[in-house]
Amino acid sequence: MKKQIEQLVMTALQQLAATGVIPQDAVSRPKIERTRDSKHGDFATNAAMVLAKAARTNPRELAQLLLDELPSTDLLEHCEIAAPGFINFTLTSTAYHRLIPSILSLSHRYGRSDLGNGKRVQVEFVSANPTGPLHVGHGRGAAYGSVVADLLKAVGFDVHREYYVNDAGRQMDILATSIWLRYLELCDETLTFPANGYKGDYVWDIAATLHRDHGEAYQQDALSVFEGIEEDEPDGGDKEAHIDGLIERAKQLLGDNRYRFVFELGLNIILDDIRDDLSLFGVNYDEWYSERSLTESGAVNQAIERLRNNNQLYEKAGALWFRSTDFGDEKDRVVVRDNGQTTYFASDIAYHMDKLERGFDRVIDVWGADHHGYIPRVKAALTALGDDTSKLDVLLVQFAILYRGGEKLQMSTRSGQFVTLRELRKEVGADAARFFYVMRKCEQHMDFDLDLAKSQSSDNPVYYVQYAHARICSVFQQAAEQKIPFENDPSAVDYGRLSESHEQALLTSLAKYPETVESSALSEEPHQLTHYLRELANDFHTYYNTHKFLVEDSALRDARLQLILATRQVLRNGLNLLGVSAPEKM
RNA sequence: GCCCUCGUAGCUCAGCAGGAUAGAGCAAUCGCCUCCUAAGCGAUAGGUCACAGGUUCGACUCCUGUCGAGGGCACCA
Repeated sequence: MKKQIEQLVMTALQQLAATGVIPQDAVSRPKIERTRDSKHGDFATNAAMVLAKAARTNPRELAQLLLDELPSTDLLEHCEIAAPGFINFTLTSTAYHRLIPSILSLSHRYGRSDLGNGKRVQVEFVSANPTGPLHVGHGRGAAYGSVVADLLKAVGFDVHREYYVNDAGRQMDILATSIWLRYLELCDETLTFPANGYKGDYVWDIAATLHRDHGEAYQQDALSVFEGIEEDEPDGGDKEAHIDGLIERAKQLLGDNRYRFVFELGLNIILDDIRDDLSLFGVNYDEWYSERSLTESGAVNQAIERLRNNNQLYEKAGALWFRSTDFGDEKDRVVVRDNGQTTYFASDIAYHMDKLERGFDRVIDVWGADHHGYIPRVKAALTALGDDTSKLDVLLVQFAILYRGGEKLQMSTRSGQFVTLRELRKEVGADAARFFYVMRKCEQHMDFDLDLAKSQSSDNPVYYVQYAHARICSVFQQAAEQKIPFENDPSAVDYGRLSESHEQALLTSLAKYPETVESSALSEEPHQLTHYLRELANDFHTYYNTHKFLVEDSALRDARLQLILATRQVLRNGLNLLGVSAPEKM
């Protein structure tokens, strides 16, 4: 509907430009807004106010000229000029009545568009290190990323979802070593577990698997493992050096093959768990991209060579540095360490280079807010390589701060003290968790009150919206049970019977759906959709409480039933975009 | 110290590229089920949009500064 008004105003503007009232270059897509107050009609535009200066006239006069050029249409009941120069448009009731059969025939396609024109967009999200199960902090990125991807797809983009698997690097070595040490304990070795090791129960589980399947084949004397290793932190040593020493010792005592086996075992078990977890959360990927594959394919070295050829690298203190300060970063960054290992940053350069080379028109990274310092250096690298950084958008998701019993919870994968996404899902359900996560702007710090989310009370708006859907289903259930007939063809119904203000309110909300989806998608703000659905559900509940649908008057009954069928369709479409189910019964 | 994000009702948050009297939900008070699911609806009350300047026809929205909250500033990933 908004689109249609926009077209009309655009035509009028072009007319004005053609007759020289306003300069040709002042013509642009007019801003059409929903009015806040129904006294001002359905839509309003400030076009006359914006263009008054260029036209060397006052806004009200220009508004009148614009109205004179407006093409005739049966959409508009009337148009009027208000206060400082707004033009208010009031739609005809037939414009609204046409909406119902239109929604019902479009069905699940209502709200979708081809705005994106099939442009290829990659959305990378979650990408948590496979060193432990996902926790509730990752949940927000998962819900947000997948909904953004769905929204973009709904408005016509060709979306590719990707998870970047950090399957190389020191953190993974720490995990492998942690598993091995727990395994040694299962072999009845006595040892003090390193302060910096992964202490979660899942490490015991993986160790137990190793022990069950391979007996003592990986056993070593604990004394020989710890002999000569630097002291751990509480004992006056350095915990980082301690764990690094243990990693080296593990590699040395187990040998390449056996070490690799433990490493892979941990990686695969955890990655499977993450995959399973996300899939049960309704989050699926087109691709799981391995960091290690970048090293193995030579892509990392290639990226470094490209930087070297562009004269962006220099050596200092045995390490190879990238001049990121030349491109706005705070300081230069190491790409190859003095021990010859490439850094995580080097992989990331290669990864982003690869993303752009794969031909995406747009690349979206959804990162935790703690990575924000990382953006300038990635963009710096891409600029240095001569790539187009405007194709890259980084969306930062703030952490969810967890509360339980009014108290803040601290989380750390390392210490094993965390609430997993799996636990959250089991306690509050995937529907509530997803809706809850996506209800807030991503850059907004979020308080996630576990007790509240678990309470399953009406505080949680997901139930409110789902309930509206279930209620509509129930009405048709009743109609069937009581054998109440109704017209099945939406275009054969007289919508002139819908004269109640509640019905008009509902129709207006239904008309807003495509605008909401478009706006949510283009601004990457799923919360707009959750707020919309809440309002739509509210319109329905109000209507439900005031008027009966299964009335004696069959023409009125038909009109009302088609209206709530259309409402059900929109509720379904919206919930579906959020990855939340639309139950028929509650 | 520098850099991000945020600061709107008692609490949790909206406010759509600045636009017409600041909006919801919880919580509070008061009403509504012989009637399609009360996981619902209605009503009342509650705000100097952190503070101070600036930009203009007009600022919660843009700019600057101050104060406050969270996060980030590794040869970690």
